[in-house]
Amino acid sequence: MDRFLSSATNKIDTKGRVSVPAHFRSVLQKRGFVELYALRALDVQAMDVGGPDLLDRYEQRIALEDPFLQAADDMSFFVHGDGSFLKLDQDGRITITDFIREHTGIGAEVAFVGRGLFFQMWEPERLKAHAGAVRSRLLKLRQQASEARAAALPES
Amino acid sequence: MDRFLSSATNKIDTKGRVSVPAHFRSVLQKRGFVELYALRALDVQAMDVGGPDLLDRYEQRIALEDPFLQAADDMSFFVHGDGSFLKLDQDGRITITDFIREHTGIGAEVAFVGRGLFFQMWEPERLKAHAGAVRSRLLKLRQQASEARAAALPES
DNA sequence: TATTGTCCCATGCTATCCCATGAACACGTC
DNA sequence: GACGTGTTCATGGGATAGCATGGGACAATA
Repeated sequence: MDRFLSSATNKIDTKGRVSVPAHFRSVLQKRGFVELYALRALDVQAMDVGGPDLLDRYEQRIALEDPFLQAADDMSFFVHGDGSFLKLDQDGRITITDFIREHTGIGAEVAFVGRGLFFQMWEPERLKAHAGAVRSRLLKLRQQASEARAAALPES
Repeated sequence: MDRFLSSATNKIDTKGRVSVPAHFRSVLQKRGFVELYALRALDVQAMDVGGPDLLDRYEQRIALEDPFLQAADDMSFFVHGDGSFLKLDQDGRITITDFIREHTGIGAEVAFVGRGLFFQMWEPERLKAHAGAVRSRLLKLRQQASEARAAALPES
């Protein structure tokens, strides 16, 4: 399978290195990514990590904004300014830079989360909080959908 | 028969492995699945397990959303971050990872429940509690229906 | 000279392969 | 009907390969 799936939490060692989960590495290889880009996620405290296509995706997003408005400029500044390359060493580890720590709050451990075409790196506790919020939003969505269907029916 | 039907509880061995019920395995084989896709269910503490087609269905659903809105992001976070592939070993067993234990509370045994096109894995006690809740909900529904019918009739 | 980043190797844990055991069950023969 | 035989299946365990992690050595940098 060639999608980033599942999640795992790995430790950062004394030198600031952390192993990228083996499954993610095999996806990277399968997709032919040599260079890894780490970008700040726009609305959460996490890093989005992926290949060159991730940059394209971000640029598409930014292009949606009116180029005369400040938002587009801010986004570009935010994303490109604090983006970075990550190099995998021979053992499949990356070094967590201060850039990454600042934006994510990552300290001793990194939580990796598959997102299909890319993956994310989180501070584990923040990930847990975010996951809870996502679940409650999705549950609400589901309830709204079933209520809408019930209302559409002539009668219960 | 190519549907997941009935339920069974199997033991997890000292290495964290558990046999997938033979009947389920034959369904999987009939459908040509080598890998399993397991998702931490949204509203219950169980894993929904099916073939990779389950993931495909979710991804098609996500594709309907505007990729830059929160809904799409939430859905992807859930489907990819809370999903994982499981491999059947040669003896038809899977290993219960912490990823699964965390969400389900599974400890020493796994209760498998057929759900037609997919099946679920539960912690046995929780399954029992859930089954009880489902039954009483259904009973209430039925009572309400018959009361409504009685009220609609002119009366005896 | 200190520091930082690679490379390389060691270690222990975990997942996987392969084989063994024993229980439940079906089938056929006496 | 009773008994043996074979099959299927859940379960256990030894051996091994893969993986996360720790640390030494060395080069590049400042």
